[in-house]
This record gives sequence, C-alpha cells and structure tokens, in this order.
Amino acid sequence: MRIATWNVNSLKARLPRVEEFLGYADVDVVCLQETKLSDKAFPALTFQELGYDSVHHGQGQWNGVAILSRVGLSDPAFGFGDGFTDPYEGDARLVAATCDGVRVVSVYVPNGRAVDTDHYERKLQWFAVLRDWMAAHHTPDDAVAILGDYNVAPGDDDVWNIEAFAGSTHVTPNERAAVDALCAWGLTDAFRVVYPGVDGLYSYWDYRAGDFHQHRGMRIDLALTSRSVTERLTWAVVDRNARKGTQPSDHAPVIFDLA
DNA sequence: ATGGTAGCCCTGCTA
Repeated sequence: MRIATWNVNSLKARLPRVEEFLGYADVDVVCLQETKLSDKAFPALTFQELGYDSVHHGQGQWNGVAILSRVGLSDPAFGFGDGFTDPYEGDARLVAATCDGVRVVSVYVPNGRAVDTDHYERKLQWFAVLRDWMAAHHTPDDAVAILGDYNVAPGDDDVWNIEAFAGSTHVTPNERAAVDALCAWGLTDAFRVVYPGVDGLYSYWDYRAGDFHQHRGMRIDLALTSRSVTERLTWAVVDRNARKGTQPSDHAPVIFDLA
C-alpha cells in the first residue's frame, strides 16, 4: 500500500496539480490538508472518476482535510467528536477513515502563529487532545497512521538552519514534546525510519524569497505510524517535483510504501 | 530595506 500526505494550500487552486499527482504517483491513499473548501464544493466526483473514494471535512475559507483511497474507505470520523474539547473548535482539522485495514487520520495541526500568543498555547492543547483522542479510540497494537501537516519540525535536522528559527514556532521544545508525547503513546516518525540522520530533506518551503530554490525548507509533513504499520514500511520519499512548475503548493507530497 | 508570495469570503488576514 502506498500512502501519501500533502498540504495542497487550496484544493480549488491546486486541483490540476492533484490530478496530475494521482496520474503519476500510483498512490493508494492520499491525506490532504488545507483544502479550503466547503464540503459542498469538494470535487468528490472528480476523484471518483480517477478511481478514488474520498471523505472530506471542510469549513470553507480555511483549513479542510480529506482522505482519498482506491483500496476502500469506511467508518469516516470528522473532528475529535463528542467528549473532547477542541481548542480550535469550528476548524476542520481532522478526518479519519479505515483504508484496507489501516486506520488513516489526516490532520492539519494549528500553525500557532507566534510563541507568545494564545494561538500557540492552543496549538499545544490541540496536540494534547489529539493524543487523548488516539488513546480513547485505539491501542498501540492497532494499525494506525496519522499523516498530515503537523506544523512542527521534530529535529534540528528538519529545518534548513536551526539558528534562523530562534524564537520561532515549529521548533520549540514544547511543540517537539507534543509530538514526542504521541510517539511515547506508541507512534513512530516513519520518515526517519527510512532516513535516520539524513539532513536536507524537507516538505515545506515558504513561497517568499525564493526559499525553495535556496533549499530553505522544513520537514513538517509527517506520518506517525503505530508499530504494526511501521514494521510494514519499506520506503519513503518527498515528491519535490510537485513543488516545482506551475502554481505549486508551498508543500510537497510525502509518500510512504507499506509492504 | 523587519523584506518576500500566494491563498481566501481580496484594500486585510492567514500562512
């Protein structure tokens, strides 16, 4: 099974690039973030014609997450649901579905804006709720994969220059601890299983200042996988070509192969 | 030079 995650930064603007990606990437499951669409505007029929079932959790102007699957898609869930207090209530940031026996979760973690803001504090809370939500619905022995834009670079080698991020979000100890808490529950940063200690592998480059061509990127699009999924992992890659050309997203897809 | 670009419900906010 080949599974990918991609923050498309508006599916309306990016649909041609997403269709192109589906045409060459041979992916079975795709987690999308920042569709920026209402559910009504989500192009489910387009994906159906390309062979993919889909589920979308959207709100319109901002956020929005989806899962596409050509290997089955069942038991969809939208947001944290009853029993959880979402620190970003009203935002469409999580959708889940079971695809060929794997519980797939597509997440768009809040950006956090700046360290000294309420948005940052609620970003940390959102991570805590995600962990509680996982623990409430699953055990680490389940086949679970949470893919998405985590808006956190887990290690110093996940940013182009850690000194340039002094005082910034995405690299703070508290944000990394929030990711570590998910891992402590029983998940693994799958990309680093394939590329331990390899520098310069990013999934996001700011549109501004020519960051992509200057290799000023960050690895913030992650797949956290439970043990049984991690054991099936054979390969991973960033599709950097998707960041090039006409009207690219500022994120590239990250692709994972499971035996 | 506190910049730059791209997206949205586009003259302001979000990332």
